[in-house]
Amino acid sequence: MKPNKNKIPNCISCSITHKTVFNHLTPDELDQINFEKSCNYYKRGDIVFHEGNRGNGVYCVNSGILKLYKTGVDGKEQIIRFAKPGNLVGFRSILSDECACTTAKALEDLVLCFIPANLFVELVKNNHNFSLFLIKLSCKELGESNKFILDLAQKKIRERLAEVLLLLKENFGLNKHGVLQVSLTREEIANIVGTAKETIIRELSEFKKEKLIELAGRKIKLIDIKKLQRISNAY
Amino acid sequence: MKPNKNKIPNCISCSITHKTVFNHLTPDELDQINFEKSCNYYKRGDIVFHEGNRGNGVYCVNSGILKLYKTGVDGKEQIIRFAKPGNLVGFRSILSDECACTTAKALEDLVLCFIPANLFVELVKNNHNFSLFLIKLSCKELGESNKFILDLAQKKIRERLAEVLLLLKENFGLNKHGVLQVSLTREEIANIVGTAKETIIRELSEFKKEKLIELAGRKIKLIDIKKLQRISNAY
DNA sequence: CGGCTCCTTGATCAAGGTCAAGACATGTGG
DNA sequence: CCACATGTCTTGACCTTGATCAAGGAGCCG
Repeated sequence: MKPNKNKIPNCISCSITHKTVFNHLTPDELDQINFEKSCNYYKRGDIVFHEGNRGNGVYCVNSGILKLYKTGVDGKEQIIRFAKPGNLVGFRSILSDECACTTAKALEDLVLCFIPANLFVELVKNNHNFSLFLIKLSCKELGESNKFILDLAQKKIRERLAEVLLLLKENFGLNKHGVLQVSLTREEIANIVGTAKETIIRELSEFKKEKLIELAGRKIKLIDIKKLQRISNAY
Repeated sequence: MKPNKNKIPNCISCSITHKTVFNHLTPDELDQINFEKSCNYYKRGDIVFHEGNRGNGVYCVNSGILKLYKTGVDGKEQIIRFAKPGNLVGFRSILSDECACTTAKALEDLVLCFIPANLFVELVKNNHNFSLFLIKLSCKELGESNKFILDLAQKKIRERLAEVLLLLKENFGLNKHGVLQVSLTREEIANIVGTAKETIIRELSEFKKEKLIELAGRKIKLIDIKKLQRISNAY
């Protein structure tokens, strides 16, 4: 389903189908974005922006999945979150007036809409509902990050992996066979959980042995969700 | 320096001496806060609010230090951040419309001003500068939390401890002898770094042996900051 | 003084990181 | 079609890090 490059998605229909933040704009403001935005196509592996660089706008995911990660001293990635259609990316650094603290890379082929910083900031300044919603959004993300700090500091890898599998389910859903609707390498899973890929491989096959999941290449089928929840210790 | 309970601090002078978020309010709005706020005294160890509870307002630290932590399944604390005079606490849950995700406990004797949720939300809704500043604040905290996720996932305890010592220095400063201006138990330091108290004790005495710090009870004197920075691998 | 809490140290052990080697799948060009 | 290269996955062996348990010491307070 390669998107047609010539067909720029319309923010109005997109904000309805995907429930974007732009739901909170007036029709006039949406028109303005529609007019000023640009729209780009990225292939799997392309980098959208790089940590440490000053962003000059925000991105709204139209199709595909974006991976946001930080890079450690030895070059190892730590995945912070994913963005899927309708999600806004890059606003943190724009609004806090800092450099991007994560790198954004296309996990799949991707269509992104780009909204220049000055327009975005203008909208935030002028539209209360919009800025309130953004506060809500960043406060929510903050809550999630803080939760993950606790997990990393105190939980074992087995628990964290169970939690990550369930999180991926929440985020991307299962297909009719119960298979996670996202394709990650073992190394990427390791970079979410915060461990080595070998450890993930071992733990996954342990889960498989315990009949909690089934594995077929990158396809992960969740069998016993209840038990995964119990293992994850997340409430 | 036990504060006089009868003397309620004035927001105007407080926002000047401490640079609180209320700097961004109009004089009228500040008056309103001054009028509606209440002010309370807490002893070391008192709990201000508990994670999981729905907050009914925000707190502004007037004097003393507040410790914000999350509690793990086995009851172990993970310290998320500290709040010192001028800092605002409890706004995350109010603005994201969630329950408090941390517990707030007095690290020292404390004076807090309490602003009811409805007044606070009203101000956020009506005053652009104020809401913009709050977005900035939460985005900044989000950046810090994400950075700490990377640290926890990838750094060794030695590196994290060095980083935490430097962070405490940034946050609370050194006295004229180079001693950190905050008194934490070994266990509390462990609960920031995300490890066991015994490990912190060993690592601190290792630092001491290497002449990076000096120890006298809870007083920690930073000797070789350059080297601590190098160890911390934080840039 | 006894009873706190906190600090320190040693011994032990398990979790998980690292290294190495091979398997498997995929795509490429000759 | 094969030979080869590349990237991912898997497994085994080994060793480091840091958690845990246990015991004793130091300081403080009623």
